[in-house]
Formats: sequence, structure tokens, C-alpha cells
Amino acid sequence: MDPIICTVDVVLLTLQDDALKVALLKREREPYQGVAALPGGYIHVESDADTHDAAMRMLRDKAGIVPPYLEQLASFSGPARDPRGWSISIAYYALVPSALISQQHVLLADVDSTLQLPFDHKSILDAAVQRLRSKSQYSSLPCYLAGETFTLPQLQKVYEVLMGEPLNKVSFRRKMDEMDMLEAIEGKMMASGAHRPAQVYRLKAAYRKRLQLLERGL
Amino acid sequence: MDPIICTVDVVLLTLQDDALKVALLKREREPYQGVAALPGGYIHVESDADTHDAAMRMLRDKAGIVPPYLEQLASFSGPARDPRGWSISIAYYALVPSALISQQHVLLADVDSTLQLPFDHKSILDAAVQRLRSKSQYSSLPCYLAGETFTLPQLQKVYEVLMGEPLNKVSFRRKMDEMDMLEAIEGKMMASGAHRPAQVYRLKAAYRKRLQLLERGL
DNA sequence: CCAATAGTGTCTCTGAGACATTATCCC
DNA sequence: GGGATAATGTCTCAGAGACACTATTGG
Repeated sequence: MDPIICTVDVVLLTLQDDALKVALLKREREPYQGVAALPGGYIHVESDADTHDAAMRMLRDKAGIVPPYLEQLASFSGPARDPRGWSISIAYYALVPSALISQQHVLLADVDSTLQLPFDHKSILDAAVQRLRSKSQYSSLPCYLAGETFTLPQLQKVYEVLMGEPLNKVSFRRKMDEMDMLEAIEGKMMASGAHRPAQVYRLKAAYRKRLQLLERGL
Repeated sequence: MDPIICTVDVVLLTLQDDALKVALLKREREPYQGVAALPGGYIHVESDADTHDAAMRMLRDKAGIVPPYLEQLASFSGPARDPRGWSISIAYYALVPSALISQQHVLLADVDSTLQLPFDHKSILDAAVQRLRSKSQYSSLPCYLAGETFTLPQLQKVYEVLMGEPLNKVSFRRKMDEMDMLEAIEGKMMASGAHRPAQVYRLKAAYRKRLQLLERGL
């Protein structure tokens, strides 16, 4: 029985200029050497505790990033997706604030542009974006794109970019309040022009490693 | 590099006696020969088009079932989950009306009982049940457990078993109406005692292979 | 006619959005 | 003070649940 090629690929997503971007790396080896692709590679049986661990390793080694959020997306398989033979890729997606990304290492591309990617990486990317947008509707997932501290108007903008539509300010604040996962940083305000500064918030410690779900969507 | 053991496992779920059950098979080979486990096996590189195809093959060959619904759940990996070595299992879950299951072939166990299962099959089962219950809140997924035709009271009961709580009859019917995916079978009623018989419905053709999602949960 | 369940009409209350008002900054 | 955005109060309308009532069967 031919061995199956087992790899892990990571869709690293961030927000830049009010748009959702994916981090791509030029491939160091064949196949598709030099082509921009999702960070990925072989599983290391000797050192990886599981595929999640392998995904963390790839982000650390190839992009220098320890993501605040990393979740398994799905696996992609078949004889044709990799020219080397029958393969399985366990795909993950990671969310990071853009401040964590050094653009020396990676290339950021708009997820909605008509990207050409090798293998079935376009399908993987599309699945990741769909998952993120879907979960954004009823969870605190977008907070991982917003950085450690943020104002409510900034967070609302993050949600709006992900959902692709403007949100009602009063309702948005009611929902954030209902989720009860943010804490105001006493006395810390953020000014951005000739107007009232906004209160700065952060995730409560209990929610920094865990999603908060909403009953009825955002 | 040691090859990675690649398998597919399927969580086959059905309703019986108003309870959610999982289909188990006695394992034919080592490891855990003779122990009840999730249907599963090696991927066949020569004949399987992908892991979904492999899952279908296992249900067909081992349980004689062609499921109306089969979805990838997640993959499970690591050095310890299989005594043979570092392994990956791509897990799927399938929904079938209990009428399709011949109990000669399989064993049905209550998913909420404290089952002992080999490998990490208990984790896989738990993940499948959680996914099913979660999706039941806002989709037509439970219809695949109800059989080809059913009455609204029957379908409501299916939803109630999955959600673990009684539902409001008026709201439930409003939602089913709003989803617009059922069609009454003209003149066909189902009587079940000394009372008014219920209208029999089926899924509209367009929804037999595709889920219908709700904006605001059921 | 009675018991039992199917199916529907309608009231109420919660909650989301729209709108308006106040607060607080820089110029 | 004026302009801009932050933050909050409040009105309205839609939708979900509660309740009640009608419909239709077997006994």
C-alpha cells in the first residue's frame, strides 16, 4: 500500500486597512517552488504531539508567530490535490492582530481577490473565510483579530468588516454587554481626532483562551 | 520518516425509542479485536477518491447502509490514540432513519450512556453528538433522522430529543413554514390512535441533499 | 359524547433597530 | 462655540412563546 502524504496547512488571517487578509509564503521547495502558498508542511512524527501542535510549529518556524487563536478547519484529501500522490492535508486557521505579523516574512493578500494558489489552497482558504464569517455572527471570535486592547468602535468595525455590513451601534453594544466578556481599562481612553475619546477595553482573562457564544446571533 | 497510519472512522447516528443512538461494530481484527467500536478502517489509496468516499465505502461494506447525510466532523491525531503508532483518523458523522439499520449487523448504544470505546472513539462520538445538537438548533439537519415521510408532531419530537427540551408547537410550525422546505403529501394522513390524524410531509426535492439554515435559531 | 391529539388564531412580552440626545474631545 | 465622534436613553415594530380554541379521529 502506497503511503499517504500527510501535511498540515494553515490559513493565517488578519485585518489590515479594514480588509481581511491571508498570509502567504513563497514555497521553498518543489512542488510549486517559489509560488506563494499557505504555510504548511509535513507532520513530524518524532516531535509533533498532534496536528494542532504541527500547525503551531509551522506558524512559529515559518512566520515567527504564536497565534492567539488556532482552530482545526477540516481535512482535504484525494489523489489529485498534490502532484506527489494521494495526500491528506489537515487544515487549520489562525487569527492574529496585524501588529503580530512582520511583513518581511509573509505576503498579505486580500481574501476576496481572485487569488491563484497552488494545490487546493484556494478551496482551503475559502472554507476558512466562510467558517470565520459564520462564527463571527454569534461569537466573540473577531476579538482575536482586534489585538489585546481596543475601543468599542474599533471592535464594531472589526465585526462589520467580517460580516460585510454595517451594524447598529446600540444593538452591538447591548450584545457586547450581554456577553459580559469585556472589561474597561479604568481611565484609559483612546483619542483619534477632534472629538470625544473612546474607552479602551480588553477581554476578561477568562475569555482570552475561550470563545463566548451568543444565543441569538449578533 | 515513519509512515502515518491514516484511517477513517464514522459516527453513525440514529433515533430509536426517542433517544439518540450510535451504531457500533465488533472489530474484526487487532487491535481491540472483538471490541465494539465505531465503524472505520484504512483509506484505500487505489480505490477511494477521497476520505468522504472512504467513509461511504465503510458504511456500505460494514453496515450495509447508504446514508442520506454524511459530513466530515474533524480529524484526530497523535502518537498515543492507536497502539500501532502515530495515527490520523478523519472522522465523519452520518445520520440515518432507524428503519435503514439492520440490527443484525450493528449494535445500537445510547450516546448519553457511559460507553467504553477503544482508541479515542469516545471523544469522536462526543464531538459528533455535540456537532449534531448544535446544528439542530438552526438547521434542517434533524430531518435526516426522521425518514422519508413524517408528520409535523413526529418531526417536532425529533427536534425535541436532539435539543433535550420541549418546543413550543406554534413557534416550531412557524419555523418549519418559514424554512419552506416541506411539502404536504396531498390526502395522506397518519392516524395513531383515537384522535385526529396528522398530515404527512416530506422534504421538497431541493432540500433532500442540502441543509436549510435559519437566521435566528429554531 | 368523551378523550386525545392535530392544527390554528391571537395576545403579550422580549428584544433588535431607529432615532434622538447628551458627553467630551480638538480646533 | 463648532464640529466630530463616543456613549446612552427611548420609541417602535417584529418575532417568539403562551394560551385558547377549533378540528377530527376512535371508542
